[in-house]
Amino acid sequence: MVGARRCFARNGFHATSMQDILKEVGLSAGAVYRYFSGKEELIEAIAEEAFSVLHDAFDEAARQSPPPLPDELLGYVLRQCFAGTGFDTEREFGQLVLQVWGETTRNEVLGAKVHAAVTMMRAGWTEVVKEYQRQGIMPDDVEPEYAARTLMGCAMGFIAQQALFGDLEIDQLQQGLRGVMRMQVTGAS
Amino acid sequence: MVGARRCFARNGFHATSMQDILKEVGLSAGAVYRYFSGKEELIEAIAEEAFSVLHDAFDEAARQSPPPLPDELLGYVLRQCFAGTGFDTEREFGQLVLQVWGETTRNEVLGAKVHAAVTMMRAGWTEVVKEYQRQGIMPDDVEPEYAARTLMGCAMGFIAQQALFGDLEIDQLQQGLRGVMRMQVTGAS
DNA sequence: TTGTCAAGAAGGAATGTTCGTTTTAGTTTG
DNA sequence: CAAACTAAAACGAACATTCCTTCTTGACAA
Repeated sequence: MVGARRCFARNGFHATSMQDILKEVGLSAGAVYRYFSGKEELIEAIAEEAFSVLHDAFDEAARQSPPPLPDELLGYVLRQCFAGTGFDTEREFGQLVLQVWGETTRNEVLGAKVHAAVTMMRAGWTEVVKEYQRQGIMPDDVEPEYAARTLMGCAMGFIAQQALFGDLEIDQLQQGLRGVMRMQVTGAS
Repeated sequence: MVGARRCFARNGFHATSMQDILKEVGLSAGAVYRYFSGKEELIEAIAEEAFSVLHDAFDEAARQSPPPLPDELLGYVLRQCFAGTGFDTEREFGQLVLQVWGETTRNEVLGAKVHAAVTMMRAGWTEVVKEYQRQGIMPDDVEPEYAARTLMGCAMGFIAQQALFGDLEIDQLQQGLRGVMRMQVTGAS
């Protein structure tokens, strides 16, 4: 399973052959097909595992009370993701997530699950933003859901950058985000 | 070419067969192979086209003087991307970009190009942040490159969300980002 | 202790299919 | 006439999957 993950992260779901995986995990075809009915099932299993790491991290972060400021919140999410479950590197996790997002277009079953999960995640983060507003930290004229999507997008963008380069530290995102949060803009732009 | 793009966006590079493309574009094998030596070349051509839309948008946005505030900057980038070159929908563009990012791991040639391009883009955006600091809009104790990466990540995250759901408006990101920019935080968190 | 046996696990060659690509000969189009 | 294209067949390679064999294990009886 961990070997299949490595293969998929490296080469993508559909450019990875079963033989690639068999070689990586050092098993024969018969052994693998005892546990998975086929490649599609293996893909779904690994995609759902990776996505649930994402899901749990976002959900758990939003449940903190009182909610930490955005920089802490994103730092928490990302650290949780990468600490998740035994990925070799942070980059590998990002690469796999990228594959999962791509697969979402193709696989309707996976797509429905991701859609439902993200809707839930978004609701949690929207509540966080509302709490910011209650505390007077975030201006009231901002639609909470939009701010929530923006913050989630920020985290997603970090994961994408991590996948592409692997040379990005969470502290750097936090510092950058703090900079944006503390900008001296009065009205809007 | 536009047909191949549609196929790749829908099913990914490697789950799309040549036959799929031939059917979509209504050409025979002989016609396509007159212009592309093979599938790999077709993939690279379309990947580079999609990525160059991204690249041009980011670069052009950073060259504006004086630089607009982040919300305007990101709005400009994303509108430029989606207006780019004849994609059917904004979502289709996002899906293709996701595929390109995923392919970057696999294809070293493409990976090197993307890496070089992003390094350039990052430099331009870092200059924008330095200009913010010169104008006293952005606090000085923030490493400009980190803030640049954060903003770029925010745009990348929007594209990813667009690919996954297609139900996101650029104005919403802008409003959300404005909210983050105007948060009432004094020190840090 | 030793031998037996059943069942689960893994091996690995074989299978049929699909894929990317090439080739051929004929057809349209400017 | 020439360039571009079609249609269809054919190719080997690569692929996912199957099927039968072999190995391992643990319970149990002699």
